[in-house]
Amino acid sequence: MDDIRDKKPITIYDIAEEAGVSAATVSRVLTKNANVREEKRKRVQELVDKYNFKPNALAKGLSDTKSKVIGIISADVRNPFYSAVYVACENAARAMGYRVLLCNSLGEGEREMDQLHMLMQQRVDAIIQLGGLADDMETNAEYAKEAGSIASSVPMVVTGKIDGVDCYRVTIDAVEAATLLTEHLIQLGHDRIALVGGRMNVTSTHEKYETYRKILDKHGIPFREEYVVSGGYNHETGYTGVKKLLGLKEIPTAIIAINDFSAAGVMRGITELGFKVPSDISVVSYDNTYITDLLVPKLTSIDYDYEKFGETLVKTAIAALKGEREPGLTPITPRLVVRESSAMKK
Amino acid sequence: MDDIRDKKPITIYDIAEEAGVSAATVSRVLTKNANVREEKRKRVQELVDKYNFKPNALAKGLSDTKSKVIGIISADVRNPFYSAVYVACENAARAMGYRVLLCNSLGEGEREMDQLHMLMQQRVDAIIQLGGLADDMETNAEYAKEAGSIASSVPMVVTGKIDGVDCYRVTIDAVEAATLLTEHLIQLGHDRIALVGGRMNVTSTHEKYETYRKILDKHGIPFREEYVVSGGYNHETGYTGVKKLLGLKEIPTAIIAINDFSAAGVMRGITELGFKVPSDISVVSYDNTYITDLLVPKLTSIDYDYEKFGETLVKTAIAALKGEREPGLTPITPRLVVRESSAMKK
DNA sequence: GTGAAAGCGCTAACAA
DNA sequence: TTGTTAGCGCTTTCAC
Repeated sequence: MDDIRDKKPITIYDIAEEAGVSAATVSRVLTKNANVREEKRKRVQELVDKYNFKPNALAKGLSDTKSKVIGIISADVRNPFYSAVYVACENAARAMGYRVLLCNSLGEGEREMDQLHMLMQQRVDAIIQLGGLADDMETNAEYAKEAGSIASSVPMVVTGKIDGVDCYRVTIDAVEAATLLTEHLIQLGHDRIALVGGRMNVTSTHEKYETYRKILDKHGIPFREEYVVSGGYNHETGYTGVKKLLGLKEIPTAIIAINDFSAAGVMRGITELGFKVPSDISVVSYDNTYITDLLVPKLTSIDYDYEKFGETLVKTAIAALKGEREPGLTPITPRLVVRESSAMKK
Repeated sequence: MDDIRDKKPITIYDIAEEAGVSAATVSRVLTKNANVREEKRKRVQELVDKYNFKPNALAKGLSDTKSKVIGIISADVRNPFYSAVYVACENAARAMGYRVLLCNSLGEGEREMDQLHMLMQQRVDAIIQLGGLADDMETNAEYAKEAGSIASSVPMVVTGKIDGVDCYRVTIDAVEAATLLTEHLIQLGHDRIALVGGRMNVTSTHEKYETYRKILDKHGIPFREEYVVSGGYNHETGYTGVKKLLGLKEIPTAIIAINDFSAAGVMRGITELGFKVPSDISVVSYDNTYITDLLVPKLTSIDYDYEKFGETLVKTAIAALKGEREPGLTPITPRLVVRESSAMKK
């Protein structure tokens, strides 16, 4: 077809010249926020279409100091929880005329701060941070300092919290989530309920554990230290965790996994040891990713309405950058989705 | 901490003034491509560190017409295949001093072209397209036109092909992949091998099917029309597909699913109908995503070395934008990972 | 080695 | 309504 590269892109001046108007006029028809005589407008528009002209977003951003890009830092999009939130954000942003620049911190704090800087450098209009350092119970001091300084020049929306920094927070109601799951199992007659996975220094995990204790208490069910096996958030965690639980003299009849991944590990462990889900042991978890559908039996899990979650994040970011909203907390309400992995205690 | 927003970012001029040098000099120490008297260099560097100064990437991009951003269009990062490739790309890009702008086309051709334009508008230095329209056997004419015009001004790397456009291609060797799987099963003694999932108008799928026939042929195994159930690429596809297969008078003893998702559906179907994997029926698939580990039994699958895949994509893009490489095909060699879901025919 | 000045492509304030 | 002009923040000749 064409020969390779280097056809340098057409500019607003080229259009202006050919249309016999000034660059400003072209800009006016492009941005639509000023009146232009219909005749000229039409002439310009035709050239724009003819050349399929796309104004240079860098120049535009430089000029009006708005990039129309929202930076997103996610812990890891390979995790279906984050990818679901991310795609929802992208969709919402797109609908509101924004683009999205994604970075994955992959669990490295240093990298995360690095990326905050890169996003600043790219002059994103706002930053949304999914998980990562803002998930910690006690905010890393260095991070708090960085984030504080960044949040003072560009709105920052996090799914967790940053101690000492008054930023925008869109956070899943972990207490409600844990309540739903624990009550669900208790209503099914379970009173030997175990917890698998998650790190206690992560706020949401901690809240889930606390809530679990509280709910047990409320129902007069004794809390057993040995029924709590923390760890990570992956398949392996669930697998090793359940092996430990099933080695107890009195094994649990229901297990709450910290997410769908660890639930998969839990289910594998149960199967390997010759038990059945849910007839012998019920398994439930948080996040309601597509993994719930892949497992046999299908997994009962906690959903967050990802579309809405993403939309809330983006709307908060955009309202913030327009100065229309004060920093503060917007909760995301979870919902229980019952599938095949939880059943009445025999 | 600070009060909200609007602390307008520090510029190269602020640094210059405070250091008592010209902006040009600051630029020189920042870019390192000119000599500056050590004394001044040090003075400037100190200010840069003190203020944690980050040069405006938009201005830089405008000025030298290089954004150092690579645009990536993926079909859907929620699919673990794409997210794995994406993250690998991001890592590789980062290592080479580039950032990455992600878009998801979510299977909509129109949206995909839209995103091509947005990326142009953002003046990305190159575009990597994962899946999507470039996967089709017969390139959509409108897309070919768009892509051709875009590829003439910015290097475009695709994982498929675009008829009539001589672009950069980094493509999985589907023939080899299908060969590995089919031979694997035949070596395990299977001769009733079925295929589930995938659309025939997708190049890689088509190649896999063709190769399957060829390999059967080579081993003198008759091809049976009824053993091929095409469809989509998800869990449902596998589930409905296997139900059909297991309704045949002579059921297959091995099934090749088009990806891990559909394999999950296949395995569910097999389980529900009272058969066992792999003792009754072997199941294998393509992509080797983490899903292979979640299923019971763990899935035998085809891996692509995602790190290398991503790196190849990015290196190709960067070599291309530097004019160091001609358009052409770079194959990605697949590898068989045997797990628990495939076994000798009884 | 270093500063002045032009330019990257666009927007917006100001005149006309 | 429209053109002129002055930036936005950085890089890069071009002189000195």
